[in-house]
Amino acid sequence: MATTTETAGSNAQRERRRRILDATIELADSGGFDAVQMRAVADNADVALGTLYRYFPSKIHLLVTALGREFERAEAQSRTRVVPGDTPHERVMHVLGVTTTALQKQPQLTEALTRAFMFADASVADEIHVVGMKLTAMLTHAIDGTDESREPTDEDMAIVRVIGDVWLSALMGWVTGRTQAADVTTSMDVAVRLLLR
Amino acid sequence: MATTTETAGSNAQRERRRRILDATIELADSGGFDAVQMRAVADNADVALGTLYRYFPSKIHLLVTALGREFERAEAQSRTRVVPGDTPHERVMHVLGVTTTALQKQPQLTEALTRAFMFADASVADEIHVVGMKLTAMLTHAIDGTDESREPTDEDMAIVRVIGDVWLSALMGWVTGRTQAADVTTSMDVAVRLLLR
DNA sequence: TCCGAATCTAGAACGTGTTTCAATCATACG
DNA sequence: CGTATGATTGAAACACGTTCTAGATTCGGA
Repeated sequence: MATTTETAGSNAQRERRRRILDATIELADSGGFDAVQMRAVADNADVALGTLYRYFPSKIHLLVTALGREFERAEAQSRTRVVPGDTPHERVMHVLGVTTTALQKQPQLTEALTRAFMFADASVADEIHVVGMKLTAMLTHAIDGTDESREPTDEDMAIVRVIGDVWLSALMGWVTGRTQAADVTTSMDVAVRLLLR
Repeated sequence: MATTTETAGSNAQRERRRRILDATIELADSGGFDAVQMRAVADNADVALGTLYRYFPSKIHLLVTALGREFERAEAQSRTRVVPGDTPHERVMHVLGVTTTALQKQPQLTEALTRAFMFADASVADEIHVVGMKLTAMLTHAIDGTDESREPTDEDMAIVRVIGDVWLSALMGWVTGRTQAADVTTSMDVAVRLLLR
Protein backbone atom coordinates (compact mmCIF):
# COMPACT_ATOMS: atom_id res chain seq x y z
CA MET A 1 0.00 0.00 0.00
CA ALA A 2 1.27 3.44 -0.86
CA THR A 3 2.21 5.55 2.13
CA THR A 4 -0.53 8.06 2.78
CA THR A 5 -0.04 11.47 4.29
CA GLU A 6 -1.03 10.10 7.68
CA THR A 7 1.64 7.46 7.81
CA ALA A 8 4.50 9.15 5.96
CA GLY A 9 7.64 10.42 7.64
CA SER A 10 9.46 9.54 10.79
CA ASN A 11 7.87 8.79 14.11
CA ALA A 12 8.66 12.28 15.30
CA GLN A 13 6.95 13.70 12.25
CA ARG A 14 3.82 11.62 12.72
CA GLU A 15 3.78 12.72 16.33
CA ARG A 16 4.06 16.38 15.33
CA ARG A 17 1.26 15.97 12.85
CA ARG A 18 -0.97 14.37 15.46
CA ARG A 19 -0.20 17.08 18.02
CA ILE A 20 -1.04 19.76 15.46
CA LEU A 21 -4.42 18.22 14.62
CA ASP A 22 -5.17 17.63 18.30
CA ALA A 23 -4.42 21.26 19.11
CA THR A 24 -6.58 22.34 16.19
CA ILE A 25 -9.59 20.36 17.40
CA GLU A 26 -9.14 21.55 20.95
CA LEU A 27 -8.96 25.21 19.97
CA ALA A 28 -11.87 24.85 17.56
CA ASP A 29 -13.96 23.14 20.21
CA SER A 30 -13.30 25.87 22.74
CA GLY A 31 -13.68 28.95 20.59
CA GLY A 32 -14.70 28.12 17.04
CA PHE A 33 -13.14 29.23 13.77
CA ASP A 34 -11.69 32.47 15.13
CA ALA A 35 -10.01 30.71 18.04
CA VAL A 36 -8.05 28.48 15.70
CA GLN A 37 -5.20 30.94 15.30
CA MET A 38 -2.11 29.63 13.62
CA ARG A 39 0.23 30.98 16.32
CA ALA A 40 -1.93 29.38 19.01
CA VAL A 41 -2.05 26.05 17.19
CA ALA A 42 1.72 26.09 16.81
CA ASP A 43 2.22 26.95 20.48
CA ASN A 44 -0.21 24.30 21.74
CA ALA A 45 1.31 21.68 19.47
CA ASP A 46 4.86 22.65 20.51
CA VAL A 47 6.05 23.37 17.01
CA ALA A 48 7.28 26.55 15.38
CA LEU A 49 4.95 28.53 13.17
CA GLY A 50 7.03 27.73 10.12
CA THR A 51 6.76 24.03 10.87
CA LEU A 52 2.99 24.25 11.13
CA TYR A 53 2.95 25.78 7.65
CA ARG A 54 5.21 23.08 6.35
CA TYR A 55 2.69 20.47 7.46
CA PHE A 56 -0.46 22.35 6.44
CA PRO A 57 -0.19 25.10 3.84
CA SER A 58 -3.10 27.10 5.22
CA LYS A 59 -5.60 27.35 8.05
CA ILE A 60 -8.26 25.94 5.73
CA HIS A 61 -6.18 22.87 4.89
CA LEU A 62 -5.60 22.37 8.57
CA LEU A 63 -9.26 22.52 9.51
CA VAL A 64 -10.54 20.46 6.60
CA THR A 65 -7.97 17.79 7.37
CA ALA A 66 -9.16 17.80 10.97
CA LEU A 67 -12.74 17.50 9.71
CA GLY A 68 -11.73 14.47 7.66
CA ARG A 69 -10.27 12.83 10.75
CA GLU A 70 -13.46 13.43 12.72
CA PHE A 71 -15.63 12.12 9.90
CA GLU A 72 -13.44 9.07 9.64
CA ARG A 73 -14.10 8.37 13.30
CA ALA A 74 -17.86 8.93 12.99
CA GLU A 75 -18.24 6.79 9.91
CA ALA A 76 -16.21 3.94 11.38
CA GLN A 77 -18.50 3.92 14.38
CA SER A 78 -21.67 4.07 12.28
CA ARG A 79 -20.47 1.21 10.13
CA THR A 80 -20.61 -1.17 13.08
CA ARG A 81 -24.31 -0.72 13.73
CA VAL A 82 -27.56 -1.50 11.99
CA VAL A 83 -29.52 1.66 11.29
CA PRO A 84 -32.93 1.38 12.99
CA GLY A 85 -36.10 2.19 11.07
CA ASP A 86 -38.53 0.39 8.77
CA THR A 87 -38.39 2.71 5.78
CA PRO A 88 -35.59 4.55 3.98
CA HIS A 89 -37.11 7.79 5.22
CA GLU A 90 -36.95 6.66 8.85
CA ARG A 91 -33.45 5.29 8.53
CA VAL A 92 -32.05 8.36 6.77
CA MET A 93 -33.68 10.64 9.31
CA HIS A 94 -32.21 8.55 12.08
CA VAL A 95 -28.68 8.94 10.74
CA LEU A 96 -29.17 12.64 10.16
CA GLY A 97 -30.72 13.05 13.60
CA VAL A 98 -27.90 11.29 15.39
CA THR A 99 -25.28 13.25 13.49
CA THR A 100 -27.01 16.57 13.96
CA THR A 101 -27.40 15.93 17.68
CA ALA A 102 -23.70 15.16 17.94
CA LEU A 103 -22.82 18.36 16.11
CA GLN A 104 -25.07 20.41 18.36
CA LYS A 105 -23.18 19.19 21.39
CA GLN A 106 -20.01 20.81 20.07
CA PRO A 107 -21.30 23.93 18.37
CA GLN A 108 -17.97 25.74 18.29
CA LEU A 109 -16.20 22.79 16.75
CA THR A 110 -18.98 22.41 14.20
CA GLU A 111 -18.78 26.09 13.35
CA ALA A 112 -15.04 25.96 12.80
CA LEU A 113 -15.08 22.85 10.64
CA THR A 114 -18.14 23.84 8.61
CA ARG A 115 -16.79 27.29 7.87
CA ALA A 116 -13.51 25.83 6.73
CA PHE A 117 -15.34 23.36 4.52
CA MET A 118 -17.37 26.14 2.93
CA PHE A 119 -14.33 28.28 2.32
CA ALA A 120 -12.13 25.55 0.88
CA ASP A 121 -10.98 26.04 -2.69
CA ALA A 122 -9.66 23.66 -5.33
CA SER A 123 -6.37 23.10 -3.53
CA VAL A 124 -8.29 21.25 -0.82
CA ALA A 125 -10.27 19.12 -3.27
CA ASP A 126 -8.76 15.84 -2.06
CA GLU A 127 -9.65 16.36 1.58
CA ILE A 128 -13.11 17.57 0.57
CA HIS A 129 -13.63 14.47 -1.52
CA VAL A 130 -12.82 12.23 1.45
CA VAL A 131 -15.50 13.92 3.51
CA GLY A 132 -18.05 13.68 0.72
CA MET A 133 -17.41 9.96 0.26
CA LYS A 134 -17.88 9.24 3.94
CA LEU A 135 -21.18 11.12 4.07
CA THR A 136 -22.38 9.37 0.94
CA ALA A 137 -21.45 6.00 2.41
CA MET A 138 -23.39 6.68 5.61
CA LEU A 139 -26.50 7.82 3.80
CA THR A 140 -26.65 5.10 1.15
CA HIS A 141 -26.16 2.56 3.91
CA ALA A 142 -29.16 4.09 5.65
CA ILE A 143 -31.30 4.05 2.52
CA ASP A 144 -30.55 0.43 1.75
CA GLY A 145 -31.02 -0.73 5.34
CA THR A 146 -30.12 -4.30 6.23
CA ASP A 147 -30.20 -5.44 2.62
CA GLU A 148 -26.45 -5.59 2.29
CA SER A 149 -26.61 -7.10 -1.17
CA ARG A 150 -28.53 -4.24 -2.74
CA GLU A 151 -26.38 -1.96 -4.83
CA PRO A 152 -27.26 1.74 -4.52
CA THR A 153 -29.01 2.82 -7.70
CA ASP A 154 -28.20 5.97 -9.64
CA GLU A 155 -31.36 7.42 -8.19
CA ASP A 156 -30.15 6.62 -4.67
CA MET A 157 -26.90 8.40 -5.36
CA ALA A 158 -28.68 11.43 -6.77
CA ILE A 159 -30.96 11.61 -3.76
CA VAL A 160 -28.02 11.31 -1.40
CA ARG A 161 -26.27 14.17 -3.11
CA VAL A 162 -29.29 16.41 -2.84
CA ILE A 163 -29.68 15.52 0.83
CA GLY A 164 -26.04 16.37 1.37
CA ASP A 165 -26.53 19.75 -0.28
CA VAL A 166 -29.54 20.57 1.85
CA TRP A 167 -27.67 19.46 4.93
CA LEU A 168 -24.73 21.71 4.15
CA SER A 169 -27.03 24.68 3.59
CA ALA A 170 -28.85 24.01 6.84
CA LEU A 171 -25.60 23.68 8.73
CA MET A 172 -24.39 26.89 7.16
CA GLY A 173 -27.46 28.72 8.40
CA TRP A 174 -27.01 27.31 11.85
CA VAL A 175 -23.26 27.86 12.31
CA THR A 176 -23.58 31.42 11.06
CA GLY A 177 -26.30 32.07 13.62
CA ARG A 178 -29.01 32.76 11.07
CA THR A 179 -31.22 29.82 12.07
CA GLN A 180 -31.85 27.71 15.15
CA ALA A 181 -30.48 24.24 15.74
CA ALA A 182 -33.97 22.76 15.46
CA ASP A 183 -34.32 24.28 11.98
CA VAL A 184 -31.60 21.95 10.77
CA THR A 185 -33.68 18.93 11.67
CA THR A 186 -36.81 20.49 10.20
CA SER A 187 -35.09 21.25 6.92
CA MET A 188 -33.76 17.75 6.66
CA ASP A 189 -37.13 16.25 7.42
CA VAL A 190 -38.83 18.26 4.70
CA ALA A 191 -36.15 17.48 2.14
CA VAL A 192 -36.11 13.78 2.94
CA ARG A 193 -39.89 13.62 2.75
CA LEU A 194 -39.85 15.24 -0.68
CA LEU A 195 -37.08 13.01 -1.97
CA LEU A 196 -37.90 9.61 -0.51
CA ARG A 197 -41.52 9.10 -1.45
CA MET B 1 -43.36 54.74 3.25
CA ALA B 2 -40.56 54.43 5.75
CA THR B 3 -37.22 55.57 4.44
CA THR B 4 -35.14 52.53 3.65
CA THR B 5 -31.40 52.37 3.81
CA GLU B 6 -31.21 53.04 0.07
CA THR B 7 -33.07 56.33 0.21
CA ALA B 8 -31.99 57.69 3.58
CA GLY B 9 -29.65 60.63 4.00
CA SER B 10 -28.70 63.58 1.89
CA ASN B 11 -28.08 63.49 -1.82
CA ALA B 12 -24.35 63.47 -1.19
CA GLN B 13 -24.75 60.49 1.08
CA ARG B 14 -26.83 58.56 -1.42
CA GLU B 15 -24.19 59.34 -4.02
CA ARG B 16 -21.41 58.09 -1.76
CA ARG B 17 -23.31 54.91 -1.08
CA ARG B 18 -23.84 54.31 -4.78
CA ARG B 19 -20.19 54.99 -5.58
CA ILE B 20 -19.13 52.53 -2.89
CA LEU B 21 -21.37 49.75 -4.23
CA ASP B 22 -20.30 50.49 -7.81
CA ALA B 23 -16.65 50.27 -6.85
CA THR B 24 -17.35 47.04 -5.01
CA ILE B 25 -18.98 45.42 -8.03
CA GLU B 26 -16.24 46.61 -10.34
CA LEU B 27 -13.46 45.25 -8.15
CA ALA B 28 -15.32 42.00 -7.57
CA ASP B 29 -15.91 41.59 -11.29
CA SER B 30 -12.27 42.13 -12.11
CA GLY B 31 -10.60 40.07 -9.40
CA GLY B 32 -13.11 38.26 -7.22
CA PHE B 33 -13.39 38.18 -3.45
CA ASP B 34 -9.72 38.88 -2.78
CA ALA B 35 -9.68 41.90 -5.05
CA VAL B 36 -12.41 43.58 -3.05
CA GLN B 37 -10.02 45.17 -0.59
CA MET B 38 -11.46 47.78 1.68
CA ARG B 39 -8.72 50.31 0.95
CA ALA B 40 -9.20 49.80 -2.78
CA VAL B 41 -12.98 50.17 -2.50
CA ALA B 42 -12.55 53.38 -0.53
CA ASP B 43 -10.04 54.76 -3.04
CA ASN B 44 -12.14 53.88 -6.08
CA ALA B 45 -15.26 55.31 -4.48
CA ASP B 46 -13.42 58.49 -3.45
CA VAL B 47 -14.22 58.16 0.23
CA ALA B 48 -12.00 57.68 3.25
CA LEU B 49 -11.60 54.25 4.75
CA GLY B 50 -13.40 55.37 7.90
CA THR B 51 -16.34 56.54 5.84
CA LEU B 52 -16.57 53.23 4.06
CA TYR B 53 -16.81 51.54 7.44
CA ARG B 54 -19.45 54.01 8.53
CA TYR B 55 -21.61 52.95 5.59
CA PHE B 56 -20.87 49.23 5.73
CA PRO B 57 -19.60 47.72 8.96
CA SER B 58 -17.64 44.94 7.26
CA LYS B 59 -16.50 43.60 3.93
CA ILE B 60 -19.18 40.92 4.18
CA HIS B 61 -21.97 43.48 4.72
CA LEU B 62 -20.65 45.37 1.75
CA LEU B 63 -20.62 42.39 -0.58
CA VAL B 64 -23.94 40.96 0.54
CA THR B 65 -25.57 44.36 0.08
CA ALA B 66 -24.10 44.51 -3.41
CA LEU B 67 -25.47 41.04 -4.05
CA GLY B 68 -28.91 42.24 -2.97
CA ARG B 69 -28.72 45.10 -5.46
CA GLU B 70 -27.78 42.71 -8.28
CA PHE B 71 -30.55 40.31 -7.34
CA GLU B 72 -33.01 43.17 -7.24
CA ARG B 73 -32.07 44.04 -10.80
CA ALA B 74 -32.33 40.43 -11.99
CA GLU B 75 -35.66 39.80 -10.33
CA ALA B 76 -37.18 43.02 -11.64
CA GLN B 77 -36.22 42.02 -15.15
CA SER B 78 -37.55 38.49 -14.75
CA ARG B 79 -40.84 39.82 -13.40
CA THR B 80 -41.62 41.48 -16.71
CA ARG B 81 -41.52 38.28 -18.73
CA VAL B 82 -43.51 35.12 -18.97
CA VAL B 83 -41.37 32.11 -18.18
CA PRO B 84 -41.37 29.77 -21.17
CA GLY B 85 -42.07 26.07 -20.71
CA ASP B 86 -45.06 23.77 -20.48
CA THR B 87 -44.34 22.14 -17.13
CA PRO B 88 -43.07 23.39 -13.78
CA HIS B 89 -39.92 21.37 -14.38
CA GLU B 90 -39.24 23.08 -17.70
CA ARG B 91 -40.01 26.52 -16.36
CA VAL B 92 -37.88 26.15 -13.24
CA MET B 93 -35.00 24.79 -15.27
CA HIS B 94 -35.37 27.71 -17.65
CA VAL B 95 -35.04 30.24 -14.84
CA LEU B 96 -32.12 28.38 -13.31
CA GLY B 97 -30.48 28.00 -16.70
CA VAL B 98 -30.75 31.67 -17.54
CA THR B 99 -29.45 32.68 -14.14
CA THR B 100 -26.60 30.20 -14.16
CA THR B 101 -25.55 31.31 -17.64
CA ALA B 102 -25.50 34.91 -16.48
CA LEU B 103 -23.38 34.00 -13.47
CA GLN B 104 -20.92 32.09 -15.62
CA LYS B 105 -20.30 35.17 -17.71
CA GLN B 106 -18.98 36.97 -14.63
CA PRO B 107 -17.22 34.23 -12.72
CA GLN B 108 -15.15 36.55 -10.54
CA LEU B 109 -18.15 38.58 -9.53
CA THR B 110 -20.07 35.41 -8.78
CA GLU B 111 -17.22 34.09 -6.70
CA ALA B 112 -16.99 37.24 -4.64
CA LEU B 113 -20.71 37.50 -3.96
CA THR B 114 -21.24 33.80 -3.29
CA ARG B 115 -18.33 33.62 -0.87
CA ALA B 116 -19.64 36.63 1.01
CA PHE B 117 -23.10 35.09 1.17
CA MET B 118 -21.70 31.85 2.55
CA PHE B 119 -19.60 33.62 5.14
CA ALA B 120 -22.28 36.00 6.36
CA ASP B 121 -23.26 35.66 9.99
CA ALA B 122 -26.34 36.72 11.95
CA SER B 123 -25.52 40.43 11.72
CA VAL B 124 -26.21 40.25 7.99
CA ALA B 125 -29.50 38.39 8.40
CA ASP B 126 -31.59 41.23 6.94
CA GLU B 127 -29.62 41.46 3.71
CA ILE B 128 -29.58 37.67 3.44
CA HIS B 129 -33.33 37.57 3.85
CA VAL B 130 -33.80 40.03 1.00
CA VAL B 131 -31.81 37.78 -1.31
CA GLY B 132 -33.70 34.69 -0.20
CA MET B 133 -37.06 36.35 -0.84
CA LYS B 134 -36.10 37.38 -4.36
CA LEU B 135 -34.92 33.91 -5.25
CA THR B 136 -38.07 32.39 -3.79
CA ALA B 137 -40.20 34.82 -5.76
CA MET B 138 -38.49 33.96 -9.02
CA LEU B 139 -38.80 30.22 -8.49
CA THR B 140 -42.40 30.13 -7.28
CA HIS B 141 -43.29 32.32 -10.22
CA ALA B 142 -41.67 29.75 -12.48
CA ILE B 143 -43.47 26.82 -10.84
CA ASP B 144 -46.86 28.47 -11.10
CA GLY B 145 -46.33 29.67 -14.67
CA THR B 146 -48.92 31.96 -16.18
CA ASP B 147 -51.54 31.05 -13.63
CA GLU B 148 -51.23 34.33 -11.73
CA SER B 149 -54.11 33.51 -9.43
CA ARG B 150 -52.61 30.35 -8.04
CA GLU B 151 -51.17 30.78 -4.56
CA PRO B 152 -47.96 28.85 -3.96
CA THR B 153 -48.72 25.89 -1.73
CA ASP B 154 -46.68 24.90 1.32
CA GLU B 155 -45.29 22.12 -0.80
CA ASP B 156 -44.21 24.61 -3.46
CA MET B 157 -42.40 26.65 -0.84
CA ALA B 158 -40.68 23.60 0.58
CA ILE B 159 -39.55 22.53 -2.88
CA VAL B 160 -38.27 25.99 -3.64
CA ARG B 161 -36.22 26.02 -0.46
CA VAL B 162 -34.63 22.69 -1.28
CA ILE B 163 -33.84 23.89 -4.79
CA GLY B 164 -32.24 26.98 -3.33
CA ASP B 165 -30.09 24.85 -1.04
CA VAL B 166 -28.92 22.64 -3.87
CA TRP B 167 -28.21 25.69 -5.96
CA LEU B 168 -26.09 27.25 -3.26
CA SER B 169 -24.11 24.06 -2.79
CA ALA B 170 -23.56 23.74 -6.52
CA LEU B 171 -22.45 27.35 -6.77
CA MET B 172 -20.14 26.82 -3.83
CA GLY B 173 -18.48 23.91 -5.60
CA TRP B 174 -18.09 25.95 -8.73
CA VAL B 175 -16.81 29.23 -7.27
CA THR B 176 -14.28 27.35 -5.16
CA GLY B 177 -13.00 25.61 -8.27
CA ARG B 178 -13.95 22.12 -7.16
CA THR B 179 -16.46 21.49 -9.95
CA GLN B 180 -17.05 22.65 -13.51
CA ALA B 181 -19.64 25.20 -14.57
CA ALA B 182 -21.64 22.54 -16.36
CA ASP B 183 -21.92 20.57 -13.13
CA VAL B 184 -24.05 23.33 -11.70
CA THR B 185 -26.65 22.82 -14.40
CA THR B 186 -26.46 19.05 -14.03
CA SER B 187 -26.98 19.23 -10.29
CA MET B 188 -29.94 21.49 -10.68
CA ASP B 189 -31.48 19.28 -13.32
CA VAL B 190 -31.22 16.21 -11.12
CA ALA B 191 -32.61 17.98 -8.09
CA VAL B 192 -35.50 19.51 -9.99
CA ARG B 193 -36.36 16.19 -11.56
CA LEU B 194 -36.46 14.53 -8.15
CA LEU B 195 -38.54 17.28 -6.60
CA LEU B 196 -41.00 18.18 -9.33
CA ARG B 197 -42.50 14.86 -10.34
C1' DT C 1 -25.65 84.19 9.13
C1' DC C 2 -23.71 81.65 12.86
C1' DC C 3 -23.10 77.69 15.90
C1' DG C 4 -23.05 73.07 17.49
C1' DA C 5 -23.38 68.46 16.02
C1' DA C 6 -22.70 65.18 12.80
C1' DT C 7 -19.91 63.66 9.13
C1' DC C 8 -15.78 63.15 6.49
C1' DT C 9 -10.76 62.79 5.84
C1' DA C 10 -5.97 61.24 6.25
C1' DG C 11 -3.33 58.42 8.43
C1' DA C 12 -1.53 55.63 12.13
C1' DA C 13 -2.08 51.46 14.51
C1' DC C 14 -3.52 46.70 15.75
C1' DG C 15 -4.60 41.60 14.96
C1' DT C 16 -4.09 37.55 12.50
C1' DG C 17 -2.91 34.70 8.26
C1' DT C 18 1.10 34.07 5.66
C1' DT C 19 6.01 34.45 4.08
C1' DT C 20 10.80 34.67 4.75
C1' DC C 21 15.40 33.95 6.66
C1' DA C 22 19.42 32.89 9.35
C1' DA C 23 20.77 29.75 12.76
C1' DT C 24 20.37 25.30 14.90
C1' DC C 25 19.25 20.47 15.02
C1' DA C 26 18.46 15.64 13.27
C1' DT C 27 19.32 12.12 10.18
C1' DA C 28 21.33 9.26 6.75
C1' DC C 29 25.21 8.17 4.27
C1' DG C 30 30.34 7.88 3.21
C1' DC D 1 32.88 9.07 13.36
C1' DG D 2 32.26 13.47 10.01
C1' DT D 3 29.60 15.73 6.93
C1' DA D 4 25.89 17.02 3.75
C1' DT D 5 21.14 17.46 3.39
C1' DG D 6 16.94 18.49 4.95
C1' DA D 7 13.85 19.70 8.94
C1' DT D 8 12.96 22.72 12.76
C1' DT D 9 13.23 26.89 15.28
C1' DG D 10 12.67 31.77 16.57
C1' DA D 11 11.80 35.97 15.01
C1' DA D 12 10.98 39.51 11.89
C1' DA D 13 8.23 41.24 8.22
C1' DC D 14 4.28 41.77 5.14
C1' DA D 15 -0.87 42.03 3.72
C1' DC D 16 -5.33 43.15 4.56
C1' DG D 17 -9.54 43.66 7.61
C1' DT D 18 -10.62 46.56 11.19
C1' DT D 19 -10.31 50.31 14.75
C1' DC D 20 -9.04 54.70 16.38
C1' DT D 21 -7.85 59.67 16.48
C1' DA D 22 -7.33 64.48 15.48
C1' DG D 23 -8.48 67.86 12.55
C1' DA D 24 -11.35 69.68 8.51
C1' DT D 25 -15.84 70.00 6.40
C1' DT D 26 -20.78 69.94 5.95
C1' DC D 27 -25.37 70.46 7.49
C1' DG D 28 -29.55 71.74 9.99
C1' DG D 29 -31.63 74.77 13.15
C1' DA D 30 -31.75 79.25 15.98
